Amino acid sequence: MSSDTRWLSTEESAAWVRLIALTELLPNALDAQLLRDAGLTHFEYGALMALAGAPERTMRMTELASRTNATLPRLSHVARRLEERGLIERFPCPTDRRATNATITEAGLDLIAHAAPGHVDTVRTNVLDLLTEEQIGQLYQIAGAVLARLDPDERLAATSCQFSEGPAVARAG
Amino acid sequence: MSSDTRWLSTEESAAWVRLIALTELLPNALDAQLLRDAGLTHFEYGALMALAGAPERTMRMTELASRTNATLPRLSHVARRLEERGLIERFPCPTDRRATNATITEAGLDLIAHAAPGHVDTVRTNVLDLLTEEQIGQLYQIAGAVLARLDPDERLAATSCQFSEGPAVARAG
DNA sequence: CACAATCAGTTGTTGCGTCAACCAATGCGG
DNA sequence: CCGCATTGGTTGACGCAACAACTGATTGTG
Repeated sequence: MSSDTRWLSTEESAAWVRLIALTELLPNALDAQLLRDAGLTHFEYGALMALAGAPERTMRMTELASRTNATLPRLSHVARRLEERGLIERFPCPTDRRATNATITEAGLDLIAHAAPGHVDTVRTNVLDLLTEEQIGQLYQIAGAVLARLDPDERLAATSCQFSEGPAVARAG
Repeated sequence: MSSDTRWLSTEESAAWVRLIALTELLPNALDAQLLRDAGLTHFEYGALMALAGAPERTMRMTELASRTNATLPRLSHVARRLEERGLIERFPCPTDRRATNATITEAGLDLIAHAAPGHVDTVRTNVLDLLTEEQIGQLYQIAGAVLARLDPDERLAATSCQFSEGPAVARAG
């Protein structure tokens, strides 16, 4: 029963409360927009984007799960739903018959190409355009410090959803 | 099909990817620790803390829902479970017979008093202690700017979970 | 005072994520 | 070449959140 807990200072508490509020509200806002405009959850969108940016537009289930911070069962369920909608296809990996490869279909590419502008707009109006250039850099540093502990292997740091050059779609057709 | 979408710059994309990773991983980490050590989700913990800090340790369901960013149905389900565990009690409001008041019980106070140190420790080791004092201030500002849009009424800004002076528990019994 | 509209809260249904169990394939030690 | 642990992936069951529908109380309006 060590009573040596370091309680939070006023400043710490205030920042923490806001961070928690952010983590509650932001995912909701992203899901709401994507679901309304494209029928996709933010997670599904991220998975499709990851596939779209992969070589051959194909990725092993395990790697995709790692990149999207999903458990394998979760990804399996999601992949089944996406496959039923014709947005991805799954087929056994030729070199390792345990493994499964997932590929985004043309319909999937079309969908995210159609969804990307609205999503980027949501990202801008809800977050990025509300911050100064300096604050965006600070956010990068702060989130990086925290992720060094929460995600030491930088699994999520890699692809996730790249917007820099557009949806990475359109070409490669 | 307006092609005037402003795609994200390299810096914006990097910061965004990290923010998303944070919103994915942090709630999970908080839930995991609280669930393991106290059998509470982070949401349940927040709700109990809100009640503990309220006058008379009592709050209207609607207000509690607003403070915790819950829909009323969600809070109703959670409250039923917490009541079954003896952590809160519900009784009709005497002045408005539509309304229901929720009160945290002694058992509930004991539980959060027991859970608070571990939770605060998690908050410190996973976030606050990884940041400089300056960065904590920056985080406060950044989150504030975003919340001004996501939570314009500052519903969550208020109580949520106060740690500044300890769990606000312990006495008033 | 009657009646409509609104508010507070609960309940049932659906969908998604987690966990545990399971099957198939690989690789490794003998 | 035969066990046997490990890896890759799927499936089913359970828990929680969102949504819709519903009850009961209150307010507003004529």
